[in-house]
Amino acid sequence: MPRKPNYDRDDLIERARDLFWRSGWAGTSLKDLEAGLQMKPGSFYAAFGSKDALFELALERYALDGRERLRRLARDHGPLAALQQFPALVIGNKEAPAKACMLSKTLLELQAHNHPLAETANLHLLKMEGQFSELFEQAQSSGEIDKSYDSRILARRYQSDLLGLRVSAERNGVDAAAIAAEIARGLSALSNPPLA
Amino acid sequence: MPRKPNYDRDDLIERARDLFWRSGWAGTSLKDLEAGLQMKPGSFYAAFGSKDALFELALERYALDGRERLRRLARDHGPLAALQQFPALVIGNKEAPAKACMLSKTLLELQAHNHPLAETANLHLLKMEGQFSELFEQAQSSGEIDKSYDSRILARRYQSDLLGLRVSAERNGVDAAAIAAEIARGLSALSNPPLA
DNA sequence: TATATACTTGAGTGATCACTCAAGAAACCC
DNA sequence: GGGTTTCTTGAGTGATCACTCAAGTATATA
Repeated sequence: MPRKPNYDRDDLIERARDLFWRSGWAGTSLKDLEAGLQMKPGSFYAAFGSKDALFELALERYALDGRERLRRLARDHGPLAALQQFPALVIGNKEAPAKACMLSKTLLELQAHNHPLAETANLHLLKMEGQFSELFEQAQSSGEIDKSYDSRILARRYQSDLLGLRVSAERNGVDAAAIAAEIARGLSALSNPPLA
Repeated sequence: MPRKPNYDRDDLIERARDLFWRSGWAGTSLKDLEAGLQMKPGSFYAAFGSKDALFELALERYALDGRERLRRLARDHGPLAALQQFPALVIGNKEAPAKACMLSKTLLELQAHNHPLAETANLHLLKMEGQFSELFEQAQSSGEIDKSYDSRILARRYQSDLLGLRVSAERNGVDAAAIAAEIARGLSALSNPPLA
């Protein structure tokens, strides 16, 4: 009986993610979405309910993709190499609508207004941090990283540096690839126990 | 002949800086500014011309204050100690309207639209980076940091890590003070020449 | 005190915001 | 092909956006 929608929902979410990632929450108007998704307001609201609801789907999609990219990197090159290559990979992606992390952009934009999407972004960041921690732990098990480190502390610092790198990569005139290389080199030093 | 304005312009800019710093460019409406500065639209536009013009003044004020705080820290404790204490100082300021750097928030929000204020923020970040570089250089001259490092590279990395720290400090459930301490500890290792 | 010169007021501007909904079109089952 | 159901259309909603301006008010000099 029913009529099928003539769009691919996943594809729409992906396009919305790119728009939101690039321009942010307030910076992406419904006109932008209508143009980017080729949808009239009626269809849009029938499909997603609200701008915020779509933004949440976009965030989820963004976070999922990030974790999947890291997971594949670890599978193909091992945990330490994955952590070392991930920063350069992330800022080197030419197709990405922005260099900075969408989760951090969302957090910085919406945190002050206590917008629920800020906490959603924070939760996705937490998941990512957990994945980093797992990889650090695996690298310790395999002997690539000294066991006297706390993997959660390493992950916390790694994520912070990664967020900084991605902010820096958004700037003009900053050699972000060089910073990424330094982060990778720093991880190599973890094969030895801490100096202090 | 003329009538004096019944406000302190510097005080208004400071209050505007806090509003913009906290809520961002799009997130701060003219109603917010009217309420925060206790000005009617007419006075506001007579005094500042536009929202963007005031934002630029606020950015300038923000950057000036940051450089002044670092300068004082260096004067009182020396270049290396200043660089070590600065991260903790910045995220520990309870009165600040946000933990994250206003320059990076502006950059992330407006860069995608090629808004002139994004480039203004980038220029202020460059100045700050230059100040970091000078302090690293002074620390090398005084022997606190090994002379085989390039002060500009150290500054670039330091600023990137600092930006990351300040994004992390904006999050709930992240011990940013611990990250700041790690950054400070990392600088201590620079008294020795690089490992590789 | 008179007058000139700002500054202050606040209702009002058109534009854009996210969003709605009634009507028409398309795809499914029988 | 008829009937049902969903999707699509696009003009239109009130709210809010940054901003304007004519009128009123306060302060300076003469």
